[in-house]
Amino acid sequence: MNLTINPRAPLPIYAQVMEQLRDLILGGSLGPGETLPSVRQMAETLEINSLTIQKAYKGLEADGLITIKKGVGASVCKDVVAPDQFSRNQLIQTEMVSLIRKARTLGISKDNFVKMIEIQWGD
Amino acid sequence: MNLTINPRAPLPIYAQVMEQLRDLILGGSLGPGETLPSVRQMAETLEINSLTIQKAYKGLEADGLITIKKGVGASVCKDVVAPDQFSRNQLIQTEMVSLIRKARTLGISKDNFVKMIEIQWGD
DNA sequence: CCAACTGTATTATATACATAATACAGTAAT
DNA sequence: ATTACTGTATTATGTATATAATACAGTTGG
Repeated sequence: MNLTINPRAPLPIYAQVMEQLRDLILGGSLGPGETLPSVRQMAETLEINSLTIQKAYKGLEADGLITIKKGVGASVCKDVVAPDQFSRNQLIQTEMVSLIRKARTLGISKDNFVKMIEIQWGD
Repeated sequence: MNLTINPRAPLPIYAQVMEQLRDLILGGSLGPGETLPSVRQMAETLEINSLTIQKAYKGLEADGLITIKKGVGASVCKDVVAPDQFSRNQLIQTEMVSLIRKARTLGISKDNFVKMIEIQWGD
């Protein structure tokens, strides 16, 4: 699973969990029907409270990405479909615009910016 | 000045103000000695509480970017120096790495990603 | 059945953030 | 000095987040 949590980030922990699980599902790394770790197990792994995980799972359920059954656990909805390229692009557009705005404010050139991307992307 | 505040963003309002002012200063848009709007005036413009602005100003003062004088106001420190390209790049690297990680998780290709950058950058 | 796992509810505590209404303190121009 | 602007302090309220300790409820395999 390999989630990365930063308790001191501005984004609440439950939202960090939600975002990363959502991206894994929409990116296809977590396929339809795959089961998620139990709230207690996930909480122990990430060293956070189980209620925080539950809040994240509830949010994903409300978004229609996973189903939760008492006594059973949580799993990726069987009817989730991998979004097309356009929809995937939409999911990062807001953050990308924000980052570009910041770069321009700092006086970073487009060429320099793209070069940084190439390097950081690796491969 | 033209700051953009989103009260419902995960980043606290005072931190949003801090970040944008800092980028304007380090990017050279706010030069050494330039005065900032008073806390009350800035608060009215952005439609937020003046104590929130004060918290942002205090933070910038602690970072050595501005000086505050009671009865006078706040202004950009006269000894701030525009950072070189390397240091400016550092200021966006964390966010860039985070965005790239998200894009890869979503299955977005590097070429597609760079094309989005080119389009969003404009000009 | 029952033991061991699931999710869930309850109650309480602590912290960070933002707001409101006042009041106080320092500076500068008239 | 008075006026009008600065920053600052105080006290209070409300909301969101995260944690803790328990207890309850549903499912499944032995």
